[in-house]
Formats: sequence, structure tokens, C-alpha cells
Amino acid sequence: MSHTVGVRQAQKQKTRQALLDAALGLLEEQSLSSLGLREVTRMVGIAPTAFYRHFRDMGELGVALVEEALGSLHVMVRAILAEQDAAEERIDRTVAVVEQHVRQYPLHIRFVARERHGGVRAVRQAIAGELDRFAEEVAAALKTQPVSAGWGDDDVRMLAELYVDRLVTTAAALLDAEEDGAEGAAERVVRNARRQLRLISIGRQHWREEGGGGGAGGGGE
Amino acid sequence: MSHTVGVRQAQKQKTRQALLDAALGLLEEQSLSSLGLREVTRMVGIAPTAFYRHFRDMGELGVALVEEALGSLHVMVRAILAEQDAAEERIDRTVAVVEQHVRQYPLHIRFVARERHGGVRAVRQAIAGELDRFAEEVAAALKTQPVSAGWGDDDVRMLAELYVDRLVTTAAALLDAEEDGAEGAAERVVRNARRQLRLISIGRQHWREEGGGGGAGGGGE
DNA sequence: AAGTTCGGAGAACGGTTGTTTACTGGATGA
DNA sequence: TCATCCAGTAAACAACCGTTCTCCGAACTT
Repeated sequence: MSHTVGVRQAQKQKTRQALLDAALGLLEEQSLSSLGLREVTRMVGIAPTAFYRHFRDMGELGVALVEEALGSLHVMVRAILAEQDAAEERIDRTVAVVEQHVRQYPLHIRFVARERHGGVRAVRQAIAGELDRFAEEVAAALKTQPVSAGWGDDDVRMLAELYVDRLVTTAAALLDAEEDGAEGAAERVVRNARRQLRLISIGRQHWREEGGGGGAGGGGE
Repeated sequence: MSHTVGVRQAQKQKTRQALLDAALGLLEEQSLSSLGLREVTRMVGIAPTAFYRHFRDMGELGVALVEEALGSLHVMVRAILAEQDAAEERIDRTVAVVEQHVRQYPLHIRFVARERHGGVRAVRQAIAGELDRFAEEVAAALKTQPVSAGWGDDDVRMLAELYVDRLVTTAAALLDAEEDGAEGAAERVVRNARRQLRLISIGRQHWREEGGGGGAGGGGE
């Protein structure tokens, strides 16, 4: 036994991962569209031409990075959604998880924040698609909560997108705050994030009174 | 009369503006850190070396672009804040103004969205600083509104940042939606933005009931 | 009218880029 | 054991990059 995958493929995936890691590191202070193929291979310690054994071009590597980065984030979101706490505690937990995730995978966060609107189309689309799936998942979870009784699907979806967007934005802001040196900056971001989520939560609880109550069903078209 | 500025300086600022325009155009499908000096001068029709007569490097040009892009946005924000409508109408107006601005200065929006977390530190900081000034201005305006009675300065500031962030995000999303081809995508973004602002507005109206009333003051220090 | 300033041109530099082509040597499967 | 596969190598390619240095000529100053 024990040669389930083969020495060959194992080694290949190892250098492939090395390429991804090296690229991610270099992307801390660059954007993908300015990252050179040679730069990455040089850091890994292989010949430039070996790059093509793994990716057609840097864009393809970028898409692979998206999957890796959003993959870990996906776990994080699931963990949050699984909680069944009251609103207030859930907010604290959510922010805490974001905080921890930023400290654990800072390069992933930076990459996603940077390339979400970056210069490589394929990567933008990959991120957008992944975040869209997040929103859908969040929407499904929100729907099961009693607060969402009587909500239209569009409204739930709107709220989910607001949440997802806030998560990403908060993570990016937290990362910026941590590296810019100011002492209390990170804590200020965290407190702000909590308050913003709380405000959204309050808006959510009173939504049907005036927002969705009267005009939602018989709206435009 | 009529030679108030001098032919010399006028011509200089003219090619300087040409450099900015050309760069902005090229940045529609690139990010700043991958934009070459020669690329820009080539498009303007001047020698590469002439670039240095106007900017030390691309980063400096980027900062100039930030001022230009956020300058027009500043006018927009002021216009919104000047309104005295009721909450509902104000939301519609706000979104409409954002919509119009995106159609009028799409390249500015794209640039800000892309370089806000981009690979050039000086540009990021310039954008962050400008958005910070926006938030402060919005906060000052919010404070004068009756709804904000009894709010702490921190809470007002938090709300202001939430609004500013939403404006930028909405503008970027709208731009993406418009160019990605889907017919109803742009309208969907607009409707979503309106609903999100409405939800925030509702949360704002009920904030003091549970958010700032009981436990806020007794928190940290 | 003479002298100075300065935006822009031109050539040249060392260096880096992406990509192609041909080749090597160890893991792989018959 | 032997033929095959294939990740990685090495060299060479033309193209482009940012930057320096020298010079020009028209706009300015006096």
C-alpha cells in the first residue's frame, strides 16, 4: 500500500503549492497583473519554463488562488451560520471569527480584497462567483430564522449580500489597521464592525413595519 | 490682458492632463502597478522622457488621479447632503445621483474601486485619506438631523462610514453590472442599493431603543 | 535685443519579461 | 527489464521596460 497517489503526482502538487505560496507572498505588495511569471519561479527555485507545467499563465494561477483563499473563508462562514445564539451574541461571535481569520490568513484576505476589483478579468469573475455562492448560502440560513418570517426572497437576498459585503470589507479594514501601525486602530475597526452589524440587525427586526409590509407584494412589476 | 497664466504653463498643464487622461483610460483594464510609463507617453504622443517633467513616477501620477477622481465624487456627496427631503425621498435621490455619476465618470469609479486596495501604497493612502474626509463630512451632516438626537459621536461616525462605504461599493457594483452585459443587472443593483439604504435608515431610527440606550455607555472606558 | 528657462526629443544603457525549442533523467506501467 | 511518460532544465529569442544624459527651440525675463 501507501503509494495511493504516486511519488510523481505528489511531487508535482508539492511544487504547484510552492508556486501558489510564493505568488501569494509576492502579492502582499503587488497586484496580480504586475506579478511576473519569472518572479514566482525564481522564488520557488525552479526554472521559468517549469511554470507552464502547472498553469497556462498568471491568470490561471490567480483563479487557483481564489479557490484556495475563498475555500478557507467558506469554512469560516459556515461556522458562523451554524451558530444558534441570540442576535447580540451572534454578532460578537461573527466579528471574533473574522478577527481570527484575518490573523490566521492575512495574505488570503489581502489577495481577495485587492483582486476583487483588480486588473485580471478571470480572477474578478472567480471572486464574484464565489462571493455570490456565499451570499446564497447566507440567504438560505437567514431564511430559516424566525425574524425572516414574511420576508420576500429578494429582501432576504439583499440582506445576505449586505452581510457578506460587510464581512469582506471588515476583514480588509482590519488588515489595513493592523499593518498601518497605529495601536488602537484594529480595536476601533472591530468595535465599528460590531456596531454596524448591530444597526443592520435592528433594521432587520423592524423591516416589515414599513419596508416590506405595505408595498413589497404589490410593488412595481 | 489675457495672458494671465502664460502660454508655457498652459501647454504644460495641457499635456499633464493628457497624461492623466491617457493613464485613466489604460487603467480601465489594468491596475496601476502594472501600468508602464512608456505605455502612457506612447498614447499621449510624447517621448517617454517627457514624463518626468510632470511626475516623478507612476505612483505620483496615481495620487494626482485620486485627487481628480475623488474631487468629482466630493461634489456629488455635497449635493446629496444638501438635500432636506424625508428619508424615503432622500434615499431615492442618493441612489439616483450615484447612478448618474457612474454613467458620467465610469473610469473614475473603476479607478477608485480598483486602487483602493491596489498595489501602490501611496495611492491607497491617498484614497483612504480622501474617503476619511468624506466620512467626516457626512458625519457632520448626519449630526444636524433630528434623528441623531442623543447619539454619541462614535455612533454617528460609524454610521457615516457605513454610508460612504455603501456609496463606493454600490457605484462599483453598478459599474460591473453595466459592463457585464446582462440587461436587468444594473437595475437590480439599484433596487438592492435602495433597499439596503432603507434598512440602514430603519436601523438608525430604532438605534437608541436598544443599541445606544442601555449598555452603550457602560462599556469599555 | 540678448540671455535664461524649461518642456520635450532622441539615443543609448543594462536589465527583465514571456515564450519557444530541444533535451535530461527519474518515476511509471507493461 | 525495457519502453514510455513527463516534471523540470538550459539556452536563446525578440520585445519591452525605467532611467540617464545630451541637446534643441520656443516661450519667458530683463
